[in-house]
Amino acid sequence: MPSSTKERILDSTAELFRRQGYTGTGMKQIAAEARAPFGSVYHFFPGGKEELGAEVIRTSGRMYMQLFAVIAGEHRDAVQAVGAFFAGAGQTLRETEYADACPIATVALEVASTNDTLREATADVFAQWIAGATEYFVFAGVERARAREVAFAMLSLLEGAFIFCRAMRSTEPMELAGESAVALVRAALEAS
Amino acid sequence: MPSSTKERILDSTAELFRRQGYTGTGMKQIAAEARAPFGSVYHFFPGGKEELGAEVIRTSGRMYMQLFAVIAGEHRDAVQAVGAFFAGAGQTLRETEYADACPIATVALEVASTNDTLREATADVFAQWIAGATEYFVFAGVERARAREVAFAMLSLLEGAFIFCRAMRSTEPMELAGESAVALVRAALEAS
DNA sequence: AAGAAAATTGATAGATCGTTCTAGAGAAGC
DNA sequence: GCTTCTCTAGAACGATCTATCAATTTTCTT
Repeated sequence: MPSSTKERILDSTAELFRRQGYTGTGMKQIAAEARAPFGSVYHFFPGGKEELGAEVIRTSGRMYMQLFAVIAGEHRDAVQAVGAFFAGAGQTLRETEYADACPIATVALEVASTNDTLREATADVFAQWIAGATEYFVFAGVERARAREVAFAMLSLLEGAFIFCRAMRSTEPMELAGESAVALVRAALEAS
Repeated sequence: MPSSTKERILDSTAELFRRQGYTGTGMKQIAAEARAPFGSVYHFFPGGKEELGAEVIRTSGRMYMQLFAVIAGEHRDAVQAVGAFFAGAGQTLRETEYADACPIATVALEVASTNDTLREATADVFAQWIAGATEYFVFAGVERARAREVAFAMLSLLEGAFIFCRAMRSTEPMELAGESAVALVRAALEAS
């Protein structure tokens, strides 16, 4: 599996975006990190940094949704799945020195008021996450409107906890957010 | 009240950080926005961008905590106060075209893995927010450990909802997060 | 009023940014 | 063999970045 140059560029960019954000990451640094010739970056992404950024956002978003799907498939009920999802997020944070959190949150905040193309890319990803999580809770037996509320709550808790964990270098926020998320899911299931 | 040059620099920097983040904001732009001579920026902040950033983070953090205190003082019980806090956040987002959200979240994510001085500044601010909110819920009658959990949940919901609202250009995430926060506070109060 | 000290200022420096461009290497098709 | 296309490679460009510093203005002291 000799990972193609384009794949290496996408992977490296995704990692650099997570750690340094969009404006904090340079094209030269991307080429160096991916061990790719500088010219190749513009060969594969003629649209430059913006095109590369948009593709990284969308592919990262897809991968993260698959991660939730995998964890959901490993657990019988929604309460356990959500608990495991937060526990996994906390563990990943610890293992990566609080670098690997949400793949696109930093970029999303950076570009929200400065670059409409990239803002739309992040909005599309988020909309898909919400839709996917909503369907999951509907399938688990929660009424649709309530399921959407729980989906937003779960993902908001997750994103917010990422911010606190990375800043404070502690997984306590993620653990407590996980408990709150579990409580909300349980209440929603009992209401139906 | 002829707002001093230093104050204007701090205010303008805070606003630019909210909209563009730390790396996305230049010293030249700060001077221009504050209508301050460029040299004055380095006169008042000899430590350069890092010193200016640290001071902006700490003053913005203080101001945002005061905002919560004001809203808390305007409402009798905690449930109503939390509801009003989220409603106010949503209204501000709409009024500012989704620019004025958390004053330091963008910077916090940007610097978490790249600048330990600024990371510590954001961590200090967050710790004070959590401590303040915890005391508030304790005073409202929630058992201490539970109060800390609710404080983390409320602020995580808020921060996460900010991300979604800004990206999706909608206040729906904030409204739903507010409902979830209210539900969590109500449950905590009933448990005691 | 005069001179010293402090505060303020914008031009400038050196590095790095995203991007463009030309040139060459290697494989596939005719 | 020759052409064509994809990919590699890095030099060069103008703009912009953070930071410095000598010059100027303002304030204070005598």
